Amino acid sequence: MPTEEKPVPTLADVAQRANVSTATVSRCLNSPDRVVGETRERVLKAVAELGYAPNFGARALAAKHTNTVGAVIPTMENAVFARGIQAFQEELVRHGKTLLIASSAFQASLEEEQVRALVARGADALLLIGYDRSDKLYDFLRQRSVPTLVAWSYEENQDQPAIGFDNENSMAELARMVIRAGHKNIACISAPASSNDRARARVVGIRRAMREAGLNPDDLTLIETEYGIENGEAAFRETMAIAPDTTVVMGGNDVLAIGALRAAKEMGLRVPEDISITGFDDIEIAMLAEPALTTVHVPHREMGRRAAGMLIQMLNQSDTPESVKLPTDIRFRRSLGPA
Amino acid sequence: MPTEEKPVPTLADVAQRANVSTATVSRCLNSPDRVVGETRERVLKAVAELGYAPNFGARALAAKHTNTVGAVIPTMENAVFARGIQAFQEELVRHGKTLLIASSAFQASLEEEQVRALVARGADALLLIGYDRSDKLYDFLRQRSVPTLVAWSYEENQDQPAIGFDNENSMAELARMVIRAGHKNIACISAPASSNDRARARVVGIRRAMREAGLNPDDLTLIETEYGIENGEAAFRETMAIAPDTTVVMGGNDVLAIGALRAAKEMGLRVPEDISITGFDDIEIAMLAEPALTTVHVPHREMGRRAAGMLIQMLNQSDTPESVKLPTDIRFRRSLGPA
DNA sequence: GGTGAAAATGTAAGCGCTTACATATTTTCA
DNA sequence: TGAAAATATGTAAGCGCTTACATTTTCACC
Repeated sequence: MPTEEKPVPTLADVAQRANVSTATVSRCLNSPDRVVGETRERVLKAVAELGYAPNFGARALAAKHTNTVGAVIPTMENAVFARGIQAFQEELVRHGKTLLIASSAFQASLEEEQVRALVARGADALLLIGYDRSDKLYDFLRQRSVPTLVAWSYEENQDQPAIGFDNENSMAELARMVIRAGHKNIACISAPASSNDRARARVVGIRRAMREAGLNPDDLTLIETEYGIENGEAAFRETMAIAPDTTVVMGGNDVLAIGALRAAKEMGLRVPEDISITGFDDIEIAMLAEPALTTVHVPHREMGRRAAGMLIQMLNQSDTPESVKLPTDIRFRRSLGPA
Repeated sequence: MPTEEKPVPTLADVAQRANVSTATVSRCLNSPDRVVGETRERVLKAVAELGYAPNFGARALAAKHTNTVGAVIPTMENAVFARGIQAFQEELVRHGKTLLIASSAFQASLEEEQVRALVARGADALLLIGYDRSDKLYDFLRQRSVPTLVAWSYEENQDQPAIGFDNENSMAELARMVIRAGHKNIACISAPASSNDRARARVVGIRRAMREAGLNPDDLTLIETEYGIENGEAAFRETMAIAPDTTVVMGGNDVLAIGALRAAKEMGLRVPEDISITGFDDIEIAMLAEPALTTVHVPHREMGRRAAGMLIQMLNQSDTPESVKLPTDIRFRRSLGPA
């Protein structure tokens, strides 16, 4: 709660100084073309001389919107989100909006809390990650009529507008490639699937590819663990303990895969000669790893940028845009070899 | 601008339903102990039944603060900032504040614009990176009495409160170690120094260590380039073209160093046998690189967390806290070898 | 039971802006 | 040249909340 030093000038001060009404000043600021050149200059001059800047609360109260967009993401420490959100924010400022941000640490209850907090803080619209959340929360958003866009996920037949990619198919595609390379004993290290539709879909994708290839999907060795390189390492060790015959470990994301890669090396396993490893996301470390990681490339920046555009459209036209499915592609690198 | 479906309930609606005055409802929400148990329950019941949530603009207007803190960082794609800001945000929510975020892409003019935008959006306080900015902007902040904290930098004799580390000394320390390893032909790939006091200080640190060791600081081969692995690669090639005798390349940050590392490998140079490389920041890829990168470890998370605490203190007590200098330490890894 | 202080609640005045509507001014065109 | 139309500006009513101050209720104590 800042303590005022000098009285901050108000609209009325500007009006008085420029010898016009407050309405004219307001118009000068919000729709300059509605006031004639000479007057406008006089007002703008007064604004500059006084160092006037509109009071946010007053403006929000009167105009019923804040020009602020909120986003709740699991964590910015995940490069995937950092990158997408960065692009999202850049596009937002281009349209005069600012970004209010909160993180859920992958916890549904925290996410709900944050969503409510952002709405209470006047977010005009919201970007949320994935579809998974309670109907109650969706109802709340609808009741407060806050346009909401789901990102990072795309599924047919969902009624939430979304921008994302097809996690299941992308992973199935990669799994097909893995199977084609001769692998039969497949393991997957996944992020916790509960309240994470992306993680879930990726596992489903692997299983589908297995079934298609005549393998038993139930034979998939599945370990769930939280995001983090160390967790990937531990999960890899566990995998090899449970299923020593494993010839390929598919990471649910690059970070987990990199962890697996490290653990493999520490255990004296050669990649890909002794064991293959794949990731998902194609963040920077995927290419930097030794050997470089075969992974699914996802256009995070583009998604962020376009998400901003869609949200702004929802705000302006207040119509629901078509969901968009962004293409992904597989980056084949050294970490995947023949069985 | 959301279009209302049903009229959103207001304080007055709650008051009427609970049969109390609006003042009482307001007190129930903001200082519950000022209203007696029975009344409070009645009010809270009405709040729940109506699904009432306070209007942000009205509250901000009347209370003269928004419980919102702003941060302007260069980019979230830099893991260093992503990590610090994540911790910053987490600590903020613990205190009931939300984070408004903007990015400057390392451009002073853009930063200024964003600072003004955040203030206009009602940020009660601001987190800014480094000291470098115009007096005009500092004046603006002072005039609007927005508490401002500088992060990622710490320098003696600055009057801005800050939390950060001593970039110059940390880098000097690393340079001493480099020199002790026998290196005399030193190159540095730095981020652009203009309007980046951290980059500048790091270079100064190297030069100081050189002087201390009887080397001519002017012999330092210095290349400036923007943040990015590719840029680090290009800069490394340039370095080796300009100064083929170079035995160690000190990166101004890990990302640039990793780029150098890649370029070295591509050029068939062995690290550290043919050339040594060091970084700064100790982000994840530093340890993952092959060979692992010798670098300066910086407690980004702690900085973010404590920055939030300091800002909140400034908001509450409206006193200026002592600046804090966080310790850094050197992580010696394989990328640095004898000359 | 009466008293005064403390506690609980109510009254109502803004906070600084936007905007519908009213009014004044300029432009257009027969 | 004058009336209608278009354009520019002014007036003033809120927007929904907080809070200083006023009023009422409670309660400890004699």
